[in-house]
Amino acid sequence: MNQNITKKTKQRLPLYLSYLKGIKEAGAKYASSPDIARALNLKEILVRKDLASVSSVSGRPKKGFEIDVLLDDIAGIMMPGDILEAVLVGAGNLGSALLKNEGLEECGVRIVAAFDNDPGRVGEEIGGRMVFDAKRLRIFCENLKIPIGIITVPAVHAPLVCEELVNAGVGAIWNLSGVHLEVPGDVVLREENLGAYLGMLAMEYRGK
Amino acid sequence: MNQNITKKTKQRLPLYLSYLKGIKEAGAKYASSPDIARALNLKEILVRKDLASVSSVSGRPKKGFEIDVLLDDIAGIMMPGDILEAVLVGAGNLGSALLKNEGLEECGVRIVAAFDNDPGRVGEEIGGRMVFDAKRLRIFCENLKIPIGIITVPAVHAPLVCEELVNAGVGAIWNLSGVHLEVPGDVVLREENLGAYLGMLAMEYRGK
DNA sequence: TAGATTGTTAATCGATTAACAATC
DNA sequence: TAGATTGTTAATCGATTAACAATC
Repeated sequence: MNQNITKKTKQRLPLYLSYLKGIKEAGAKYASSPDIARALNLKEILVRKDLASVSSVSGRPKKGFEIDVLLDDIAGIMMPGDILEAVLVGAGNLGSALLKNEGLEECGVRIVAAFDNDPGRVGEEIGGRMVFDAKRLRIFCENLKIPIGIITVPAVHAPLVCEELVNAGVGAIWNLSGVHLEVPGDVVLREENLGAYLGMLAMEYRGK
Repeated sequence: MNQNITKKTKQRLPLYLSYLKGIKEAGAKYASSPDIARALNLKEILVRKDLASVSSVSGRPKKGFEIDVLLDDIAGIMMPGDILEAVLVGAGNLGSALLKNEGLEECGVRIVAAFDNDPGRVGEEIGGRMVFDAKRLRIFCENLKIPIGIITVPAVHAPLVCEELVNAGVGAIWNLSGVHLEVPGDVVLREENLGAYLGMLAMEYRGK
């Protein structure tokens, strides 16, 4: 049934994943579209469509989908095989939160080292990863051919860090500094502006 | 020009706001759709449409929109006067990062207090806000009629905190715990799954 | 003027929803 | 069988993109 999984469907995958894991732990074997829809506040037909595009196996009328298979299919789409290595720059509160967040690895990325320019932080271990002097960032990335850089430094420092990462050959950058960065066309950039996200929630609330 | 501002447009407003404030500080007077689009990674025509529906004044061909006017218009739509008050639950690394992030207030939301169940944190002051005992969360929200709750506790505790917030009458919840939450239909919920976002970046990188 | 940017109308695209026959 | 749930095809809806004349 697989094929053309839309972006929106992909975005709902984590929802399905966490729900399915939950009810599996509770002992369930099958999940039907109406069940899932009810639990997740989605329309039944939407879930049906999503599952049809995601599942490798047809659902069974009257019962629904086998949870184990569905979980495998979803996980397979969310992370294809190998894990990508990443460095994190900026071991402050936000950086530390990510280093300690075990959920990240489930998505196919592993942070292998952190960097900071604060001597007080260098040498520390956070979430099992060492914090190195930011001066060594470039050499480190070059030598280990790190593909992903995560920027959690304060806004003022972000552009410089970004440049450093690009020069070190990193191919994808996740920018959480809240400031907009520019990168060469061949570098993938994803920016999260947490303030803006909170603002969006507020807008939605006000619109009700 | 103002009329039907679509939901999606409204959701992008915080993006525009933060960008415009940034370049205003840098001394800019006008902003054009192509400029904004480039900086925010949006299509130029999309921005043009958004601004046309948002701006009270026509843009000037060749120059663009006067930033001050645009900021006023956007702010006017985003916050009809008041700032929404929020409580933050979970004063760990992620929570602390938000409390210290001054960018949040620009989006029409003010965090007025933090809560935590760790006695070591209770009584501390982070980013100018007090950390209260989580036991007092409900009373606090009820008394002050707090409209927004921010969840930055570990995944395991999130559902309970969510329930508590809903019971306390909070109308909108920003969930950064990484676990999916369920709320009554009249409560607005926005969930950021940072792991999933990083995963999306990885997917995009892999696809290149 | 020439060129960049605007606003508007129409076309396209993608996602959601509806309808319905097929299946266990 | 009767009823619930499936997969698929078509209709609807909303948002984005394209095209282009108007403007400074």
